[in-house]
Amino acid sequence: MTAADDIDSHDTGPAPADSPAERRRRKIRDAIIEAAERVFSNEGEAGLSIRRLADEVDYSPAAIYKYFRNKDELVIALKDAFFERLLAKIAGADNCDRPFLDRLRNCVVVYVQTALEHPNHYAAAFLTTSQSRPDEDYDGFRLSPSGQAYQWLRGMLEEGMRLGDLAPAPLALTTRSFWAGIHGLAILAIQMPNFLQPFPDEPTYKTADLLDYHADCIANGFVRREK
Amino acid sequence: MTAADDIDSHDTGPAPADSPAERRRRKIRDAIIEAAERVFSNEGEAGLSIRRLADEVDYSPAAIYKYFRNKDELVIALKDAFFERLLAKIAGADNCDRPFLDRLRNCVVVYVQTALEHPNHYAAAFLTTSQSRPDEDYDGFRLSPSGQAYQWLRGMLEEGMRLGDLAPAPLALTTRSFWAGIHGLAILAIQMPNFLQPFPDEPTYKTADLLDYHADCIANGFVRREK
DNA sequence: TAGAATAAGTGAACAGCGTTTATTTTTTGT
DNA sequence: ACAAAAAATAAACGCTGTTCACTTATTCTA
Repeated sequence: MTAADDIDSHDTGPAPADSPAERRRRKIRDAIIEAAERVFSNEGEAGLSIRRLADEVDYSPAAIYKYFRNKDELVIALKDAFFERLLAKIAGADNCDRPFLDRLRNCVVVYVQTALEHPNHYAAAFLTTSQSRPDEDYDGFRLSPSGQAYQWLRGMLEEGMRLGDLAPAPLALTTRSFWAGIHGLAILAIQMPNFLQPFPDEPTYKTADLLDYHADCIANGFVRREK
Repeated sequence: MTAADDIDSHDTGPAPADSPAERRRRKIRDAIIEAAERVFSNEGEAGLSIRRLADEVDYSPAAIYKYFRNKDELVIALKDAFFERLLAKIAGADNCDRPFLDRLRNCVVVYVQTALEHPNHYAAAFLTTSQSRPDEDYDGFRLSPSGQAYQWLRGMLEEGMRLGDLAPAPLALTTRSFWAGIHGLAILAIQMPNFLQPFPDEPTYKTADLLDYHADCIANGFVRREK
């Protein structure tokens, strides 16, 4: 079960535990999400309108509101589902038993790669409207996919310090700074057209080279230096 | 003269070089920009509508279109003007004769600080719609404020390599990676509420501490290490 | 200075948006 | 079969960016 299912299923009245009615309802809800996912992937949030969505699933626009409180909630569902896939992908990429710094670098690359594969999702995940506020709803944040990603990264960096591979520093600072380094490349590549491509007066290079180089530099910045 | 003046003054017919008419026209145009700037600063692009803008400058909505081709062009004007201020601020901060790495770190801090002082401007500057495409219009990009920022950073990093303070590497990669590192913190702090604040289970710290730490780590990642 | 040309400004409309309300249709439970 | 409840809808509200025909004001020329 995805976090999305928890967060946005706003029951209309007391729904029976599991009835044909409820199964049918879920089916329609999933169809809406699937259509939204399709449109969103191709055209982003701008191309995703309630009216169009209703058209694609053969319902009236108003019907959508029986399944989602509003558009924001629907987009959050897409966003959270993606973030969960991202998290799973990174955790999967980290399952090998290589040296810590190799694992760390690999995570950076996988993170950015996944973001680039779903640019609209990734970009939408970081727009202010759809974020929960930690100080007002800290548990909500901690349990959300992005909150879990943060905690996961913090755990990894803590391990690096424990192993002596990373320079000791306050984790609150280190995690934010490291995350910023990763996020920066992903979001810049997504939101700035041709950021990835070399300019006419620059020698060519492969995107993978930039990812590797960036992962190197970031990791380097946090590495413990023996005197 | 700002780049904004060049880019978006779409003359309606052959305007005389400098007549009372043209001066009056510029005045109105500036009033529009000023009102837009005011609304935009406080409420971002979402709060800035043509109708509201027209209301604030006591014109009809259609009148705005005599001065700007469309809303995008107006926002680009705001964006470019901001980016120019940002660039000037960084260049100013770099005018001291301290060691290279100190200067570099200082630039990072000033960059992020300025972004945080004008969050709506900075965030808007990196939305896909308003960016020119380097490969289709490279000169346009190179002369644009963001293009100049890129070239400025590249020049600075090149200097660092020449001085032997930074590890030699392809400038195309280094500049992108470094920029991503800076941009990441700025945009994350802006777009993710309470990213800057420590979470309830984390020890407190000052924002300035995070900026300094981040600048340290980024610079560290590119530093040349003597064996 | 009168009249034509040009620019500035406007009201009304178009097509789209998210969302709500009252109403109708369908399904469920008795 | 009938009443209660849920699902679905048509129509509207208020908002958006933008365009077009039209009027008003200014500028230039004869």
